[in-house]
Amino acid sequence: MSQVTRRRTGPSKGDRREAAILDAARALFSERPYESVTIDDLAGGAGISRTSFYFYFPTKTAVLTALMSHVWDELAASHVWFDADGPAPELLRVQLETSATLWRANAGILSCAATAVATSGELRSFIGRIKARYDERAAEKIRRDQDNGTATTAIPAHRLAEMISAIRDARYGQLAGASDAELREAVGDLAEAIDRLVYGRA
Amino acid sequence: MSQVTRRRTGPSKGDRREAAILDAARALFSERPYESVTIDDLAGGAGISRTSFYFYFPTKTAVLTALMSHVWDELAASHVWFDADGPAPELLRVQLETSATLWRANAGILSCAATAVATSGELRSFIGRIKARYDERAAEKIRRDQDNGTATTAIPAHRLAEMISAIRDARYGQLAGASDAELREAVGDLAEAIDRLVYGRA
DNA sequence: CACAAAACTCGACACAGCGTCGATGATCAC
DNA sequence: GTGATCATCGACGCTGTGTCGAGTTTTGTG
Repeated sequence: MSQVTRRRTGPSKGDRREAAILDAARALFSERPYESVTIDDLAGGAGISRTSFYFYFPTKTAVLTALMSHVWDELAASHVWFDADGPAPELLRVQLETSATLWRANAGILSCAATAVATSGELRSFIGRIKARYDERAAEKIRRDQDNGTATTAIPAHRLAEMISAIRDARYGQLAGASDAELREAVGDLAEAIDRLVYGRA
Repeated sequence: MSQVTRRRTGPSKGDRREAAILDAARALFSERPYESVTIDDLAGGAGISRTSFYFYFPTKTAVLTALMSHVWDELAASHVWFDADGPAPELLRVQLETSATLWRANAGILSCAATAVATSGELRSFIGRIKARYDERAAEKIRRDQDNGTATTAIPAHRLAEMISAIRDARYGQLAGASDAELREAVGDLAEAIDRLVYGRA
């Protein structure tokens, strides 16, 4: 009990500022297009001057990268279908539904990231790694099912995984502000497309 | 014969300058990332000062839009499959092959355009219209085949058309500097994917 | 071929956003 | 309380964009 009375240090001022910048970024990137948000806006939103921003982050994209990394962690937890064998339609639906919900909740950040990869090599390689890891997990699942004979496709597993990613990105990219019904519709379309691509006609 | 000796006026100086800007742009956009090309580069490449550039085009993206419009005209001529009924695998292959070749030949411009839509509303809406028209043609073909019973998909035709576009963009986006073999591979993968999505297992 | 209108050119200017530097103020550890 | 580290900010310089207006060149027409 010797330490009980001692006030815990808690997060330092700097930590709180950094969090404030991230909060401001989350808000701004959610409601405005990426390029229209300046470093000045970010700093202002966190209650510091533009120059002070540089004490915490080297660039605007570094902030976005931090945000993306958090979103990705959440997303990565939803990949239950990848661990199953065969079509596993219920698990596929679950995976698609949770990821779609996450996508919708973070639509602003994700679309800013899609924009910013064009300009920032740092973010591009970060997202490249994320996607590669995702595609690799999907490809492994497909390869497994090709081996056990459930998957009927002649397309190489990694190409097919890329295709599925492309469809998902395109469809989920329209999810900003979508209703639950629209979300379920997107999930249904995606589930059918994946089933057809990997396992052939139902 | 009265006019024979009279020198034809030909394109005015301004027309030639405009063409020179477009030529310079084609070259620069083909070998450098979009944002790294400045208006100064474009003007310099056409042999005029930066300010004179503005006499011909209001923005950098206006030049890219002009370039894209030309590429699109070529691309639009390759859509033979859309006019056929049923799977028509040979026509599908022809369409995919010509469009893949065109894509590879204009890879620089197309990837610059993909970059620039993020920043330019003008280009975004131009490309939006282009894509919408393409998707509409694809959707009509799918709808026709749903009506005549060859297409088995339950996915709404326009959604399916969007998916096909997404796959095509993703796959052809890797085609810069690809060999003929790689190109054929891409076409094969795409053909199978489309066949599976629309008509079910072969 | 003269000459006015139009087509075209460019230097000077103003501006937005980024990034650096160094001087200064706040905080913490002992 | 004091030295070291943490944090803040104003001043500065840079790059790229876009406008203005004063010039020059080209072109059609009499």
